[in-house]
Amino acid sequence: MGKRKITSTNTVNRDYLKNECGTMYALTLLAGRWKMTILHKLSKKDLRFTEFKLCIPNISDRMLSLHLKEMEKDGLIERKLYAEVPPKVEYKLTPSTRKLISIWDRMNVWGNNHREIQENNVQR
Amino acid sequence: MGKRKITSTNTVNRDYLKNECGTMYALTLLAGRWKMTILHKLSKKDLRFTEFKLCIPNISDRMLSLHLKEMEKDGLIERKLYAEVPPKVEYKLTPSTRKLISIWDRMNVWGNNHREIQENNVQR
DNA sequence: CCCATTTCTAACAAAATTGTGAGTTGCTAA
DNA sequence: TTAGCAACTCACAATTTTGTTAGAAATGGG
Repeated sequence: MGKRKITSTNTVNRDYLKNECGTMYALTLLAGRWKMTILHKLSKKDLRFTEFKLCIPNISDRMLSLHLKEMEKDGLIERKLYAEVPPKVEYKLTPSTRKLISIWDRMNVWGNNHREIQENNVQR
Repeated sequence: MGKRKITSTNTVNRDYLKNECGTMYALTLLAGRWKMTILHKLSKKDLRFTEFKLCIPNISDRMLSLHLKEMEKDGLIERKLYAEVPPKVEYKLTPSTRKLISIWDRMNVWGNNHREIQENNVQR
């Protein structure tokens, strides 16, 4: 997400839903093409900007940068800058975000299961 | 989502991610402004088209219709048409979707917790 | 015949997200 | 002095999602 027009019906609706309940709030933070992937990679290991680009082949500089910035603002990840040249920046999960992982495990099981059901239905 | 240009980088990336893991697949199905709300309402009670419009005040006919159609295709809900005039249609969750609800409970707890952390940070 | 009801659809417009390609900064090693 | 690296940023374009307004179809009641 870039800039939003805060008076648009679209944004008004989004904000309304975001405040409705915790689930919607969470999903709002996680929406964004590469955010889940970024978090997934970070759950294995802290990563630098260029490392992300290597392990997420199709992501562009711009999207990576945008997403990282938003996720930092949203308290999902932390940014650590080392005083080196050339610059070194490392990203890591926040403690709160680590707690999401066990939930994802269940979501993963559900997703794979549902996908199988869907594929069987389509074949008929 | 309406029609997609299947050759666009955007769609190629999306499809790639959708096949990556169950979590991403699940989130792809649930993305869409009102989908979670629709499912949440259905978790309480089966609903007709006009009933949705009453309990989700800001939703437009078009978005409701689009979402319902996609969710049916995705196996998230079922559509039951009664042979009456004027027409009567009832929507309900599929058994698979019901299993999501306990996961949402945890997501809800996480979301509310995370929101609190965030609000405290902003106040500093 | 005219109207009301219910479940949508169609055409169009606005806004948001995602992608592309090039450029920036600051230092250091050759 | 030129090149190179790491981590971005910028302007612009393409694509996708969301919203608005006006209907359509089928049928029973008055």
